[in-house]
Amino acid sequence: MGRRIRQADIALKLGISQATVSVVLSGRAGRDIAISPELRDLVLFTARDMGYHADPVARSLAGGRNRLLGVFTFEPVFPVGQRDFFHPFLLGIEQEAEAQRYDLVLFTSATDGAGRRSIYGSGTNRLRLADGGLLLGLAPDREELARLVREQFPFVFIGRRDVHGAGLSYVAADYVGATASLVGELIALGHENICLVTGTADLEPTVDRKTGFVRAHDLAGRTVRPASVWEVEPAGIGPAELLSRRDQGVTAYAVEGAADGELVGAFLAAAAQADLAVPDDVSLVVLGDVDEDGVAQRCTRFAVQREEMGRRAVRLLIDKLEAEDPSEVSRVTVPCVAIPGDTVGVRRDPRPTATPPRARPAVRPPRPRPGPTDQPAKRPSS
Amino acid sequence: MGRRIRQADIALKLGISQATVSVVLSGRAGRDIAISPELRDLVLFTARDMGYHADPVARSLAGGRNRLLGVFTFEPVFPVGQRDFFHPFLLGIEQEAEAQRYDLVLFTSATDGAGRRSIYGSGTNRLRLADGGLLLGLAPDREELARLVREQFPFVFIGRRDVHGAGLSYVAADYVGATASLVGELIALGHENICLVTGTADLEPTVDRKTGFVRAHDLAGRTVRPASVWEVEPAGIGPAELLSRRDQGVTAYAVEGAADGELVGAFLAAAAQADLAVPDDVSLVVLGDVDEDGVAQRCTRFAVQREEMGRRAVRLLIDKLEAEDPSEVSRVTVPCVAIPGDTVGVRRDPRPTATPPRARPAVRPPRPRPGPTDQPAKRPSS
DNA sequence: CCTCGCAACTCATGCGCATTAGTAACCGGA
DNA sequence: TCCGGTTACTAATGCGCATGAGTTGCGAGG
Repeated sequence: MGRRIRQADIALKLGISQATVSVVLSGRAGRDIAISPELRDLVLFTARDMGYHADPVARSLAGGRNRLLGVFTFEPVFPVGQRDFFHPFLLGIEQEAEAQRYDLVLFTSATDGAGRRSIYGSGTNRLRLADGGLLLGLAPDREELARLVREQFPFVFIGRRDVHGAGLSYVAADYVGATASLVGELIALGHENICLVTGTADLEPTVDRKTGFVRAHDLAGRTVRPASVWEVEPAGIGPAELLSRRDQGVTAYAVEGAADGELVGAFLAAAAQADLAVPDDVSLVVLGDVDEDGVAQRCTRFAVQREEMGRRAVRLLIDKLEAEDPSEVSRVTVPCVAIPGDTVGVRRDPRPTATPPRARPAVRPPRPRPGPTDQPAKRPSS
Repeated sequence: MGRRIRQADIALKLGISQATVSVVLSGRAGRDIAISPELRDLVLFTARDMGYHADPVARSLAGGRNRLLGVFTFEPVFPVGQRDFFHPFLLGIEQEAEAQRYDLVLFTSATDGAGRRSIYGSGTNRLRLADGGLLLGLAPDREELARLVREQFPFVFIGRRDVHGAGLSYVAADYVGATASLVGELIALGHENICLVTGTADLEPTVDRKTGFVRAHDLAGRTVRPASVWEVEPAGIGPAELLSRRDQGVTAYAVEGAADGELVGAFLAAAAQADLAVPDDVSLVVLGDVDEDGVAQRCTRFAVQREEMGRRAVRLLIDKLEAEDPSEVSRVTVPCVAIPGDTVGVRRDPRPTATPPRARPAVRPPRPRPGPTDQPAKRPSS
């Protein structure tokens, strides 16, 4: 009594071999391997009768599948706290997993010292407990990703991430296309001198925005001057900088947006201080997502379809698991959706510096937030 | 190329046996089994050098440990919506797990048809992927729990749950003591006819409140009349019922409280309609927890220390894992904390029915909620 | 009557690790 | 010289399952 029941127990009871039990229980009976329907049913019945439940560990080790997808986040999400940036991804993942009748396994790890989470942290790759993995989070150790690929572990990264020399499968938002589209709109409205404001990190999302920025100009037969790209920390955006750019002819800005809208907040604050009205004096498009109650509510912008990305990632992973060659690289790009706002207008030449300030209300940061300098570290944009 | 590295690979490279590698890597070298320090260091170095990482699956199958605790919730937690009832438990669990340098694995399962989640749902007990399990949630299939016990899987349930014939380990809130204490307060204030209002379900938390109610009376040398226990659905609490009880001499109520305060809300609404002021006409204690912005803000009540319970559960489980006999039953009771309110007063005899309504403000439900009839299904009280 | 072919199963092996019962080598004491 | 006792390591086995290569029995075709 007390021990759990194995296939061997069933086999013994029926006087057949463990292999037969395995074949029947894994549903290969009749199709792949011939088993008489009577025996098949008998085994099935006996298994149920004896209360058999497969051991997922043994199944994994023997190369079988458990219909289990591992989810690993490089950012803290466990236990899934308040709705944060990653929450919609998880929602989408769960939806699709449930639809596909896969179960999920969410991993936590004690952050390894400096608050970073690592897959291999504790000496073992726990992801292997699942059939495949879904990874997300901002700045994972790329070496870990590369190693996962090398070890042929089937996984999909959510968010574009290129790892040198490793064919990484991912689901990414189309930042390039969305940026090109918004910037194209500005160009169509007559803006000739547009400034791209991005963070200073060299992550893919930022690179993508630059690429889209250039593409929009290419399409319009323009060229981008180096001065048009402003890589800056939020604290570096002040009224003086904006006025100086105004004097150099800048009539529109495309500002990188992330979950917290740091850059956007800083920009709006600076514009208000410089008494530059949006969109009358400068037009503004925000390249990316914004928190629901965030700073850039009224901005013309685009949103990342996070739930959809989660769903697509699950499908991609399952396809991979069911493919002959799970090491094949697969990538999906999910379009962003445009969100209309009221921060874009036709180009209007700058007023001379001397003109007295008008009272026409500009878009301002909703609440007087703490200065940009107080802001915490960067937030993800996927 | 590309294959992951096994102990055998290290052994081969060093010209030693896999067993030696295993012994060294599991830290038994020198202590349990003699290995020369030089070889030990060499193995350690080579393992790191070759990028060895243990396979948790193989380790489990061979009976080893992975420092992994499984968490399974019978209610939907993944992804957790807004901060819900179970969130604090998870927080506590995570804290303690991190402190003990254990990792967590959170399982989701596609709800099996009727929205119920089940451990054995998908034909395999996925919990086995971890070294042990923490289970929580309202109304699990008791048979599943019993089976887990039978199969000697080490786990701890959070919340008291007795399963017939199975020695279940759990961490529970002391509903009995907390109830006895609050009701004892009422008695001390002169109340002689106190009514216990509970839900109709026969779950342990409800039973515990009844027990505590009786105990308080015992301690005071009183006996509880059957009429003093009112098992009722929220919809069944109306002004007429309260007035009738008032006429029978009831001067105080002890109402079972759960996360959503359904019963409490219904009671307060009915009291307001019946023009019974709290605490002037009737005293009220709430037996249990209340949502932060819930209905019973000002009520005299007690709270369950959910985070603490989570922490204790982790410790209990780890103890169990490290014990010789993991099948030993272990139980912990965590006291509740009293929360003062303004709904309790000394006994005052009821006014005659004919007295005109006064304007003295009673405690009322903060917002005019939808009638109790519209409320969704019951919510957990652990 | 002797194959051939197919249906119905079984044998044997391995997944990567932990563990128990060894064995071989060496050393000191009598 | 022989022996008991260490020290340092290895052989072998099993965990529970999946899987590919058999093996057996039997009816049909030549």
